[in-house]
Amino acid sequence: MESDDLRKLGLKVTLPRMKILEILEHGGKRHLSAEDVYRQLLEAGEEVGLATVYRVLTQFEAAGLVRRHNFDEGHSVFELASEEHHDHMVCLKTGRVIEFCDPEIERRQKAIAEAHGYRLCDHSLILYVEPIGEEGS
Amino acid sequence: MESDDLRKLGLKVTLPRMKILEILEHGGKRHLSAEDVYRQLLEAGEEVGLATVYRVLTQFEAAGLVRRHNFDEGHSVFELASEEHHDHMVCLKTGRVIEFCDPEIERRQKAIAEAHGYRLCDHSLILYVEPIGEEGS
DNA sequence: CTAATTGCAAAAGCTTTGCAGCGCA
DNA sequence: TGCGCTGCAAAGCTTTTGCAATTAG
Repeated sequence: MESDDLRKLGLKVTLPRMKILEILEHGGKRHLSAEDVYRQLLEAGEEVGLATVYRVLTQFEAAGLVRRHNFDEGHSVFELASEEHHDHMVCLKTGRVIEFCDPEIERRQKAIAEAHGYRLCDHSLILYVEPIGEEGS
Repeated sequence: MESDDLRKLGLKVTLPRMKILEILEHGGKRHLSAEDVYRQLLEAGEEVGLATVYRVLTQFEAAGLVRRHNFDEGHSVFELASEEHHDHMVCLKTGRVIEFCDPEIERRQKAIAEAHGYRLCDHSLILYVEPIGEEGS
């Protein structure tokens, strides 16, 4: 039951939070902008303000329930934080997002940070790709 | 002479463009926000509008003279496009930016894109790090 | 001379915030 | 009941755009 998820985070179980969590889980896409979530709420007939969507998503992010990404689109996209870490591949033609994880890359990243005297806290890796066969500009 | 760089790009050699190019080359930091560039222009006593800074940087980017990055800071940073490709490591404590390039990671990225039926057009890899010894929150 | 470029101010996104009222615990 | 949460509207930021004046070639 999702309401437990919220309680465990110290957040009151409110209708907006439940609905937003639902949309993140079963909203059709794994990667949603705040607008996307807001639109789905409206379509579902829910009276939730866009400001609340941002506030809730930000709280979820702070709680580790959600990850925020900045693909080069001018706005953030949010996804439910899954158990396993992964990176993203974005198709420049279709906008399709593919997730992947490469242990070798992960290992190298850690090694590189340490080689420079730092500890790796987080990272962002996004591949911008095109279907094979099409030529760029 | 830098004015040749501009001419080669098909851009008129104007004072704002020359000054901005100069700042990108000798501005103290390799990675500058539009505001950073604008502030340096003001400090140098130049009468250049912020809108012009954005327009010029965007033109330079389109021309391949400059690269735009989106570190998680809420604004873009620009750097002169150097010959060799490289990625970035950002220190969360100090904001320091370190450049690096790892052939193994580059190779894996290309292979991953192709394994999914795509051609790698571009990528963004940013490591967020902390000096060793300090604990995160 | 003429098209490109610039400055200013206004507008356009996306996101955050102030505040009064509502609702969960 | 009380504090947290929400909605609305307004404000904040970065970035873009319209337009008349200016300038490079």
